Amino acid sequence: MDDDQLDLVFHALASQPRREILAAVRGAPGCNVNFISELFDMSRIGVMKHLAVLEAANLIVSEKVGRERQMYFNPVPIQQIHEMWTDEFTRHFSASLTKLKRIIEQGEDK
Amino acid sequence: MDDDQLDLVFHALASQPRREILAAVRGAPGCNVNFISELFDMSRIGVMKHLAVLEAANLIVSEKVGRERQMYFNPVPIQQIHEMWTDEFTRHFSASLTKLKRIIEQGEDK
DNA sequence: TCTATAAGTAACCAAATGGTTACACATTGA
DNA sequence: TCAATGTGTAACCATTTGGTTACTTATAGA
Repeated sequence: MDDDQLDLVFHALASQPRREILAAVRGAPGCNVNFISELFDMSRIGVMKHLAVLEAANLIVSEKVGRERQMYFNPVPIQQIHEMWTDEFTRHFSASLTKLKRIIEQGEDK
Repeated sequence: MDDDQLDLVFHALASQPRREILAAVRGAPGCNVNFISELFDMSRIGVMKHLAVLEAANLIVSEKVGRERQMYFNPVPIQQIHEMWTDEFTRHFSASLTKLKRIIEQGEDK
């Protein structure tokens, strides 16, 4: 996941309405734009703009079926960030262990 | 972590320069504003604005020591989101298991 | 004490964001 | 075929964002 994609994903998640829209899509796989917009106190176009942000971030994927746009939650970006952070915490923990060993060894040298 | 805080954290992370500034602070605990701003091709005030965003999101904490502002990385918000996502993946996995059990039981009923 | 250094504040400005309404186009189903 | 339904585009606008320069205040050290 490159930096541009990270920008898009974090930005998409940086708005409560958008997180709620994402949750709604996740809870109703294959739902359409109207279904989602009825859940929110916002114009349909407003909702569509949020959906566009989520889709640009690859957090949802959609498919035109006739006159409907069916939308699906895509778990991958969040999972990738989660793994990235998991790796980072692990690495940081290892670095702390290495530091601790060094301190202990210095203690034994004296 | 409430929704306002989530907004702040994700927004703070939604900019490559800001992620790089955060990494720089993390790599140099106790560093000052000038140290950070020398690392970037941006005015000091520009960097300060980014630092303010990171601090509002609680991703860094700082402390005025004389004329210096010493800054530290705060790992907590990212860890909290990481846990939140871990919980969610686990719950989702459990829900999938429950669903799978139900399908199997229906298969046995027939 | 005075100069250098570190940070803070204010103002400015272009671009981006996040909403709105109005209108248009495409598909569905009676 | 035509009305209903679903979506898309365009335009608008207020606010926010992300940078800049100019100036000020506070602290450190010679």
